[in-house]
Amino acid sequence: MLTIGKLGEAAGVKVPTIRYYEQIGLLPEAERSAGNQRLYSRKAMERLAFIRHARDLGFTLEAIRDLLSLSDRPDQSCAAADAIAKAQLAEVESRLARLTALKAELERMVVQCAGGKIADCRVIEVLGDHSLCATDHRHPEIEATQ
Amino acid sequence: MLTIGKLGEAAGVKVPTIRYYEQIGLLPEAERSAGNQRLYSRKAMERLAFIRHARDLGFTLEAIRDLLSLSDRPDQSCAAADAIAKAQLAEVESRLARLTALKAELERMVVQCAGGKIADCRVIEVLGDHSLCATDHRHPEIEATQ
DNA sequence: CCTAATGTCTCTAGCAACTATAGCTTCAAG
DNA sequence: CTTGAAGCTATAGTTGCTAGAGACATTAGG
Repeated sequence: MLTIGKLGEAAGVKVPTIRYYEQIGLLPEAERSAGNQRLYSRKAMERLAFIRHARDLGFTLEAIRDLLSLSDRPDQSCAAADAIAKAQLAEVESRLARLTALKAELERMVVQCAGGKIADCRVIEVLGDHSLCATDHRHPEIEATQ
Repeated sequence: MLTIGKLGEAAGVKVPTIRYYEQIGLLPEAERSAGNQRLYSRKAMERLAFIRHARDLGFTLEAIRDLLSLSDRPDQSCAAADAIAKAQLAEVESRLARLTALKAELERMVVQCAGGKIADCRVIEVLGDHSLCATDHRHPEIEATQ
């Protein structure tokens, strides 16, 4: 049995995050020691590793919750799990496309300003330039900084 | 002079977001009409477009705050603005690299599961598989116990 | 001119997914 | 047996918005 600290170390997850996962029901309530401290089995550790890995892959906690509830019923068809993964892949591909465009624009604006003044600065200029802006008014999801 | 709704429409920013930007000091306090409604000049509109564009490029509000304070003093060297953009570019490149790796892994796990059961599902399998995990946070002594 | 339908106002609370703080208790090493 | 690390709970803060309530302002139609 592992204490929460050891579990966190083993799975690469911070201690408060583990308690948070328990709080939101992603992890079951942990067993407790005589002194009320959480104790974890190897199984709990695997569940946490699964979560952690999925988070690294960009899955939301909601998607992970679905995946976990699926994996708790291994007799069912895996179509649902597949759908979740496919949606995730589509999302990643869209993010990739936007980031690639973005990188091009950033490269365009990063220029060596050997002592130049801001009035002539391309960084400011590009950001203020409306004509370079895709003029549709959709609100693209700006991904959260991880 | 534009009302907040027209401004939002013109800049592609939602009304509550504009008020939020004012609240956190990214936009100056707007002039008010006789009936206490916010009124915006073309200049304010440009500032908002600048913010919106920078947000689209993934800049944080803090970075934008810096860029705006720089652009308010156009006589200074543009080195600082350049540094912000460069940091942003590095961040974008790192995100791109991670997303690309991620996409490969997702593609690996998305397989046609023609009626397969979850017990054999690659999605669950890959997410649970520790050996496929790129970022290894485990400590050697813990790993040895497996 | 009146009314109804929008639009705007402030304020508060909520979202994801944590992270940090305060003030305790428990545990393991020396 | 003592000390310091690690654990506990509870609450509040973070980023960048978004949504709701209830009241006032403005505008278009009749």
